[in-house]
Amino acid sequence: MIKKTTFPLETLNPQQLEVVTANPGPVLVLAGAGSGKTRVLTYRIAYLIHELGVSPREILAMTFTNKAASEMKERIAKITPIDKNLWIGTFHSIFARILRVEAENLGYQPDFVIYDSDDQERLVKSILQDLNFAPSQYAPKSVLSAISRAKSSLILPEAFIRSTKSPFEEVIAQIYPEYQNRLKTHNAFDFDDLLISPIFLFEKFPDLLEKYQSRMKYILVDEYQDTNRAQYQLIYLLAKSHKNLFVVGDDDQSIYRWRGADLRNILEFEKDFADTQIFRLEQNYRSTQNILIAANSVVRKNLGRKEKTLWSKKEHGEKVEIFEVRDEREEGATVVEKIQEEVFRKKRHFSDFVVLYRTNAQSRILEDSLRRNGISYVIVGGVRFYERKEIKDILAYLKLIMNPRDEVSLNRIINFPARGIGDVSLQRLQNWARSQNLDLFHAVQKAEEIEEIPTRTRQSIKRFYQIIQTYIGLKDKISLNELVRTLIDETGLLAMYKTDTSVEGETRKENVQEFLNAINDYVRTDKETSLRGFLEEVALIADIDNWDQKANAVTLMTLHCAKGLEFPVVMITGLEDSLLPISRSLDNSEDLEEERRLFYVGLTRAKEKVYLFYALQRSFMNDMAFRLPSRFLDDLDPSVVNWTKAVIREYGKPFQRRRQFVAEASFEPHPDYENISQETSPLKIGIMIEHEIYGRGKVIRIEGKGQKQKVGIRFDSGVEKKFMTQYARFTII
DNA sequence: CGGATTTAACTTTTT
DNA sequence: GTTAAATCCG
Repeated sequence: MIKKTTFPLETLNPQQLEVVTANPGPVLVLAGAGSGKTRVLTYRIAYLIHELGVSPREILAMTFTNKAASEMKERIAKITPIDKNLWIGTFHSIFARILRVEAENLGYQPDFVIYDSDDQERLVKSILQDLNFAPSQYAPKSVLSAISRAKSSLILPEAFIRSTKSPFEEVIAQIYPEYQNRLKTHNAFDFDDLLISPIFLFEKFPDLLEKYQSRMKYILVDEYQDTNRAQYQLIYLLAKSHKNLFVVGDDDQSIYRWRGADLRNILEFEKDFADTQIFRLEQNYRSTQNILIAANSVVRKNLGRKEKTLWSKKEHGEKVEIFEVRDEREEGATVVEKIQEEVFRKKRHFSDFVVLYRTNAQSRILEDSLRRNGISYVIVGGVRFYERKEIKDILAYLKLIMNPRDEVSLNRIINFPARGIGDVSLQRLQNWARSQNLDLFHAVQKAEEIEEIPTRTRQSIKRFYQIIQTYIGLKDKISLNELVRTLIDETGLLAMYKTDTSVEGETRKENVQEFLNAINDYVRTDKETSLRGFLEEVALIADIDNWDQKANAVTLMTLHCAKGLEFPVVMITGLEDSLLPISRSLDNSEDLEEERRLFYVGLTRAKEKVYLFYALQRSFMNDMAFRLPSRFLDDLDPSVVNWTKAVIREYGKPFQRRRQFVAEASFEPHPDYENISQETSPLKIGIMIEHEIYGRGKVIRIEGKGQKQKVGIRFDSGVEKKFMTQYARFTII
């Protein structure tokens, strides 16, 4: 049965070889950053097939991004002929596919839609409204995250209701069950459902569990430290009969606790699976000594971790450079400067660089700097393409056509483009539907019977219904291409974008065009070209999945996004307290440790060189505020760090421009710092002023700072005006 | 009552 | 800088 080795096992180091050739059964691999995690996984799969004679169709490998999955496929293809039956994908896509097949067992129809966070929020909003909660008091976002946390921890509505501890949770306890009800009546799953519904399915139908257990006899999991309880339970159910479970993870790189990732999954693995073989991979092949020393010195400060030491045979390399800059503008300029230096001196390519940040909002100013200096860049993340409004509008039509029970999509588009169905009519329509015990789409169908709605509006609703109904009939008859093209024409969307000549209108048009191209690509490259397949792909795609490192461009992304990647040069920006670590983590030691791990993940992406940046002041939400350097910087081993401080200005004088380059790099003048320092402004909300023209008035609003400060005043005459403080002609009285 | 225009609020990280 | 909500206007 044992065949001769047909793939190069000898390229593995002894520890890796031990892991790859471990006996089947439960295996836990604790793999440090850069220790060859993906390599071990791919070789393990090849080993199973070639040495142990396992059929590829009995192997299931799960990753966190589609990109990681396709990369793994690619790498397996290099060492062994790839087999179509080999099942590699993300947790979400794999179980979405299983749910398509088994939906009816759970009371869903196979044409279910997948709600993204925007859809979820709309659903929560409408529930808040119907249950008479003020959306101002209960932010849909926080309601949603509470529900999501419960779901990913496998706490069902009934259990949640029994365990409420705060008034807020009491409210959630009312919303959560209704949220689940509506998902089901809308024939929709949210992201969490894609993981927990299969658990219910398997618990309810043991024969189905057996079916999938025998289909998935060898299960491999990547990034195991980021699995949540639901994912663990899924893996556990599927693997408990054969116990051929091979997981790879690193507790130091766990950065998704906020999404329900639970380190207990690593710590309790041995308990749930007896005779677990545990391996450690501690040799790093990626980074220089100095980078590793820096990274280790940071993560060592965490208390809740398994002790381990990464080591490397590489040379020491250059030191980690820290730059103190004046503000985010100078940060951008310095990033550009350092990139140009590296390109010039070391003959690097733009694609050698990644610029990392904690929040997506930080990217814009960096983009500006790069663009002005003619450096091409690609940005990963931020507002995802398929989440743009104009794209989501078209998708909502498509989702409704596939699944008319999707009321979130229906509500979104029934009056978009505007067709004379306003809020009031829509509310009446909804009330009528409820009184008749109909779902919204059927109410739309029968809108002519609703007397409370004006005839004109009834006609509009009818026309809307006819459009949707037409395309429901067409969806299996014409190609996806034709369907979408005629749809945006007939609905008036196309005409609307065509006549919009504003700047935003232009980018909308471009995005719609790009969307049409994406459909072309999909129809051309995928074997399955159904509406259903397309919508599913779109729902589960991540921005990183489309990222191509080969392009000659600097990459910009969040620290979270960078997990699993590597670059010759890594630049981490915004290393300031309350940004990294983020302010919300400061009063919670567990959150703070996660922030530190995030920094660690960033550092360990680097092969050769790390640049770190922090600003003395940074504007945030229209507010300029002074900043303290990140406390994590003090954790760095000083022997591997070069720290360059900004020139300290004298009190009352404007900052010296630190480098000529900065002045050239920015088109806009820097704010006048002298003004800011004097501006413990006498203007306060509520004080009275006298204006040269308008007379006496009261300050009712102050926005911004420095030269950009605006002040809102309500005059005794009753009129309200807004002025730029610096130009306004009034005196305080 | 619906549409258009103005105003306000919002930014942690993502499948 | 973006988008939903509030307000105004026909």
